[in-house]
Amino acid sequence: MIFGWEAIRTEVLRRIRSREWPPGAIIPGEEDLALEFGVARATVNRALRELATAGVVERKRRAGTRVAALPVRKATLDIPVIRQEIEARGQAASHRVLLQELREAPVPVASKLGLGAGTRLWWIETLHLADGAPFVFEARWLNPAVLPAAIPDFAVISINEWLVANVGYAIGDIAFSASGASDREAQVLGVATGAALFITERSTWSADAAITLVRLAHVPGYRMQTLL
Amino acid sequence: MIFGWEAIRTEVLRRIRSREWPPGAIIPGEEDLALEFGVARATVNRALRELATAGVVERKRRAGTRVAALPVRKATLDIPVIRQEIEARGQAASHRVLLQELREAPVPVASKLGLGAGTRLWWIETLHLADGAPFVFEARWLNPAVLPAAIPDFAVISINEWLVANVGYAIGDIAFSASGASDREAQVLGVATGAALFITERSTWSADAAITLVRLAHVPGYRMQTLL
DNA sequence: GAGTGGTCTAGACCACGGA
DNA sequence: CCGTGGTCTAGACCACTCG
Repeated sequence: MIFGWEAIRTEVLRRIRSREWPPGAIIPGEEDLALEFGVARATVNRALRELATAGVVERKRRAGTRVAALPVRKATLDIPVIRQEIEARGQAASHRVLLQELREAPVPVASKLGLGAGTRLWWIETLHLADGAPFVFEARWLNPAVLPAAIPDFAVISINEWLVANVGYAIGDIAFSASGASDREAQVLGVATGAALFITERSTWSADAAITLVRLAHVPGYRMQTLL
Repeated sequence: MIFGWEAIRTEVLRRIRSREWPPGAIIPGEEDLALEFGVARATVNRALRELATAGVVERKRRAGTRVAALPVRKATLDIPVIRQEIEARGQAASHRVLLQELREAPVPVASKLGLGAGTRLWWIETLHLADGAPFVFEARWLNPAVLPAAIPDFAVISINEWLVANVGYAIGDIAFSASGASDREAQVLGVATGAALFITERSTWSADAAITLVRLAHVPGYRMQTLL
């Protein structure tokens, strides 16, 4: 007898890994497995649903559940607030606002945020430090239209944390890439121009309007890691 | 009346985004919400569990469910087989095996794979092409001990797809970083030495032994993207 | 049309951990 | 201690899609 949906997930995974159920094969239906394992169908369903979310099996009504032939593995990355990320390394987090001014948004930025050309946005450059050493250079466009009346002194509270608390949750997208350090990035991070930097770009939206567009340039050697 | 766990998830998200339930606040218990929405508690549970998985709320027994104050957003990345990734762009996928030989594993590789120093492993370099242009340079260590008797001609079937079909599913980890192109990478990808490359590194394990360690160097401009 | 997974319900017991 | 979420059950209906 097998107890619990996690045990069932593990057992199914074992049969897949042992090639008892090879890639592309159809596995028994929920009813059959429930009978075999001595549990309710809902419990089997929970286990198989988790495996489908992880990309290990594919499920279709009427067609049944099959082991993925060419698995599109799903890796889940944690995207923490920078301060938490630094503190999780056991280092002291701090940040310095290098520049904060209203600027006309360049055409690519305006179009990406769905704003008219020439809209004036906040442009804010922040350097985040770990134990006093440069860690991430943050360059951000921020839409004043979505902000509450007064914005605070970002030297005290980081933009990101203030946004979370005052503008609310939002949808958006995130992209990762590699890019050679610009002169500005090189100067701020203390590396050579052209050095390979890991870049994170996020755009964030509230229900109706664009909130912010941010580019994080990580210091060389930065890795983003997760289990499969 | 609200129907279905997805509708409930959406409604809860709306209340969070509208700051009706601000960051850090405790939201009503499952019993209360089930009553309000006119559904069974299990349905509310399903909705809140999904939001917890996404990092939007934090749930603890006895303490209840609260809106995450500093949200660790979870981004789910699809890690497809390279051929699928290329074909998904509407391009023609092909690959060339540049080098395949048995080599003594260097110490860092052997230790990372948990093998004795001096173990002989396959070293395989493959260039993946999209519409005939370099797309990814794959450099891989492969443990002969875990392979079935004969290995095929990797010029015909890609290593990855063959591994999936013949060695089985496995666990492992994956890491993303940025790195300047080595001379070899630059030559193969047709870029300048030192150009910023997006690097994916995976290690893969079966139940008992290390299978493979692979480094993918993506052509400049490569982006990995997902919704939040 | 019929078989499969997707979801919902009403009830129950349990484990965790804050008060 | 005891309220909350975590899970399980037995049964039901539905939606999708393949044959």
